[in-house]
Amino acid sequence: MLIPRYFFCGDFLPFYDYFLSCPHVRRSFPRGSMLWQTGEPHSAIHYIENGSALNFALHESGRRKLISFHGAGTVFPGYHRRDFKIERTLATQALCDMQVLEFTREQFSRMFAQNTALAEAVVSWYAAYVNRLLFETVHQEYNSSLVQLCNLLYLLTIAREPACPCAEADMTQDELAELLGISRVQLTRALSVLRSRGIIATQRHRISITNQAALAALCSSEALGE
Amino acid sequence: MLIPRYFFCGDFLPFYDYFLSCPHVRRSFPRGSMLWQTGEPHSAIHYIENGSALNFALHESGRRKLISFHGAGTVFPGYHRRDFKIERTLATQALCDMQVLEFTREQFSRMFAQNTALAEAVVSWYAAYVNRLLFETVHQEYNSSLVQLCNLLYLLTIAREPACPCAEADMTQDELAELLGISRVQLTRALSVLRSRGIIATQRHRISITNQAALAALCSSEALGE
DNA sequence: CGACTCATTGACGTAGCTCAAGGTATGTGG
DNA sequence: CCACATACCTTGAGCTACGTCAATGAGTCG
Repeated sequence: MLIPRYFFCGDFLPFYDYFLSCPHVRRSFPRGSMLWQTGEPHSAIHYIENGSALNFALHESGRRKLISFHGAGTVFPGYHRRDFKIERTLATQALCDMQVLEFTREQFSRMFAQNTALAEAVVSWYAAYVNRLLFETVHQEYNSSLVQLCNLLYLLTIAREPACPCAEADMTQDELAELLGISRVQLTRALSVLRSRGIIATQRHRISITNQAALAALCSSEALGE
Repeated sequence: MLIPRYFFCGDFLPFYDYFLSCPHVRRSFPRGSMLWQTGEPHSAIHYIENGSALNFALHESGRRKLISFHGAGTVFPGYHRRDFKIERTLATQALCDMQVLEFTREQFSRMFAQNTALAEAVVSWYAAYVNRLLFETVHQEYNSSLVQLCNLLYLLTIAREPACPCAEADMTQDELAELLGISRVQLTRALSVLRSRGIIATQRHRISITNQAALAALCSSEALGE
């Protein structure tokens, strides 16, 4: 049974050759640059050849909410043909140098119509994305920040797909807090609880799990595989 | 520009005749019965001919989270072919007597492959569903319960698609609270603030908006159309 | 070495939760 | 048509998790 993913990669790997055979533009984005700017409607669709990107939203209060990571072999943003207001608050930023194949909506639409397997893959991708969002909306919302953190650490490290890079939690505590939607201070407090119990070790830019079983024991069931 | 929807209906109306021409089973569900039980993987896909259903999740803490409503002319749940653990916590219940066309995943898969316009509609539906979830995850989460309530009332009443039934907010305050993920008590307090400002009137099972402009003024920008 | 970013901890305020008591519609059986 | 039960709604009191503000420490880089 599938559990939520924060890091998407490889979903569209089987279509790489097909993508190359279709009209596209190859582009590269240096680390830190924006693939998709806040305020813009989404129009370009990218197949990521290598590198990875961060997708986040800006709330009018000024807070930043991290949503998902997208790495090699996947497509982002998901193909569709509508114009949602919320998408104007979204942005995608390269976490390292990236190489992508860029398609317009129209180009992607043609591929979608032509290649049924690709259409199925788009739907599968959406289902996984919905699942990640449902996890937060119907599940994490009711958990304490400590349990939220445990679930996140579990999903990002122990349960992560082996193909995905983004080892352990090699992000700043700011980023972890923005991913959970809690304050940096509250995150530090939860981390120090886990540290005092010998479950994790914290270094700068990195959290290592030292006791997987104890971490899993603190997670809520929806985060655990079985 | 599209704003979030809690009530889905009519998305698949153009495919009604097509659906009828494909293998299916016609079923009816009496009010209160379950189209999809908690604990079950989702397998049956329903095109709703008439009536409407409520989709919700049960958290292990015992709390119930309402997610969305699905009425005539739409398909629920969204077609896909994976098995997500979270879906075991979801359930769908008939809000009134319903008549549906039921498809298996395999049957829907064949239609999906055969009918490109249908595949596009599935993707459009997913995009709208993602948008509703993003609204909550990246937006409502940072609002106070009062603003959350204003946004919800606005989206359910003023901004609702004319085609959709589910007029004003004709639900119990329990249900509104479960939709927002706040406590019933907190909801009552927010309602009494709005009542004291002459923005709404509360009756049993129903909330009527008496001052639309004042309500809109309290909403955050993402909930408003323009 | 200074300047930065990142991490930690304490003090304090507050939004929203739980618990609890009561009030008011709606429905049902006698 | 009344008595009673059962939703549903309202309000108060107290608690707590988490947010903000602020000060300090600890790696990292030019």
